[in-house]
Amino acid sequence: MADSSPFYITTAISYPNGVPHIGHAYEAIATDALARFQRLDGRRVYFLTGTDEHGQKMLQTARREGLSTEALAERNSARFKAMVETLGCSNDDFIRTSEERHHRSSQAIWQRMVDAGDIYKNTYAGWYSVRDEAYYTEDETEVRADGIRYGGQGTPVEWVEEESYFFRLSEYQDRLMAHYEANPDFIGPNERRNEVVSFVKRGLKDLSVSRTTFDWGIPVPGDPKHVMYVWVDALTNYITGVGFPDETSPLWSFWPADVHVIGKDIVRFHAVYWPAFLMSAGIELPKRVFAHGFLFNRGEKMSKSVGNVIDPFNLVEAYGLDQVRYFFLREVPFGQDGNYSHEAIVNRINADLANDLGNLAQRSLSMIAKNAGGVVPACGELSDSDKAILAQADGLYEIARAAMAKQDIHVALAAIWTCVADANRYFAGEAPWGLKKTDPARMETVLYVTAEVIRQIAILAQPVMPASCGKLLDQLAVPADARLFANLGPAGRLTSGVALPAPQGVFPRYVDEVA
RNA sequence: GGCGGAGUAGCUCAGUUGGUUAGAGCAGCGGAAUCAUAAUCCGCGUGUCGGCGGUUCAAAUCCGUCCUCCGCUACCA
Repeated sequence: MADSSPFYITTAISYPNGVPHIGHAYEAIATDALARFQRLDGRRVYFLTGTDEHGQKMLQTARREGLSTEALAERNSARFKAMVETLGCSNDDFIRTSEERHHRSSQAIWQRMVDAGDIYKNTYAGWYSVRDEAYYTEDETEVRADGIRYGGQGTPVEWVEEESYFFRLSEYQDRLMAHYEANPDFIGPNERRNEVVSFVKRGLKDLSVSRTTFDWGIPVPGDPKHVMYVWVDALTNYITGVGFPDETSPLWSFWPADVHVIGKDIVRFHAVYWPAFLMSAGIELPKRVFAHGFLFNRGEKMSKSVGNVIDPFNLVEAYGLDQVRYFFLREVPFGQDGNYSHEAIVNRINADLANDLGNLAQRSLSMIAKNAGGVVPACGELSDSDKAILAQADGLYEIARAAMAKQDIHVALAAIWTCVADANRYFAGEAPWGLKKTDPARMETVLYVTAEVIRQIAILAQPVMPASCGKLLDQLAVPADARLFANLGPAGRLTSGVALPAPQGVFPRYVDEVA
């Protein structure tokens, strides 16, 4: 039953031509929760995140700021790394595409694609959008009233005519389709899969994969006038991170990745180009690509001009790390777009964390402290209601596990919080405070059962709220080595008589400062 | 234009092999209780299940059509 096989999970690497925003934070938090879950479940986990530092946009931003590209990359990458740390992410590595190891890896995969006969040189002429890092055909563009030509995404394009290497993407249409067919879970959620399939079905054109107009990138092997198209280089980070091209590296056992967590805007790169590159290079394909949605501030897309850009550092500062992590993962169905607002965050913090879970812990633990000698209470014979709530808690693991395997983080949390609510109902129904005088043994049993349910909830919620759940488990005197999922269920029941520390609130209410 | 998703209580959403009075959470109102972070528990919803039409003994759930929103994609110019 215990599965200790490797589990490799990645975020997309962030493009550091600006500072981190809530979207980056969201992806990092969600991926971290998925990684932690598997770790607690006994898997050997490798979790990679990082920054994607090449490309023309970086060059332009650097010029505008009067910095070298290296200096800009250095400065901003550090911000992303700091964000990941601030968010409590458990990533095993933080990769930067400007690193030497990554240059080596990218050149190696390039060479493999050359050897496979999938790279050829030609002249490219077309409309190029720097902002989108994409070419458009003439009819995909339009000249607007301002006299500027815009591409399909509404960004300015310029005419580019250059020698370029091409990747024979057109040769991969059938193999990609066959792969989607044979691996229905390759792309999630389903809507995204449909989009990719219908895109590929329409036919694929060869992809321009090098540039000669600037040099901030990875040189093409044997033709250093060219640097690789930034996406070739960026996608390759996923294998660089586990040792490629050294396939004897111990890390290489993590490949293929179990899941690439990405935003829905870059599905095509991950679900079409990336697998095609890998097929060409003779490397196994990742098992799954999962695209999350976008976050909106009160229903509005964040933008600098609207002035509603939220800094992840400020968010953590204002509400607390675990609170922020819980909010985003519980409030937004993972894979769909979501909304956030001060009111929504406060509501979740107070309703779910302070009132439901925090108070459940506090009310039961303080009764234990005052009426059960401050040790794990004795557990007498179990009543039907005791058995029911214990069974519910014991069943949580399978539910959460099934949900997390599909990245349905919100489903796992919903199940756990249903149990929290039922535990409160159980506690109120059994009214241990009333048993204090009439039947102290029964009171102890009720307190024991409640504490045991909290133990399991705290263990299961660790991936989302590592620090807070750790504190909760401290309060239950659960040893550090007994906090794995293997300790869930009857096997790990609390031991009566174990001394408990004085109860202390773990989830404070959030109270607005009175204006 | 094509394809896909969505449109269900004030808010966020669940709910399709069609079948008892359409559900949950949050918010709101009333009550109970007092172990607890004024937290908890119980009770309270006359919702055209986007509109119209159809199939059926029976439709939120199937079919047709229309409207709105979102995504992917194409084309015209």
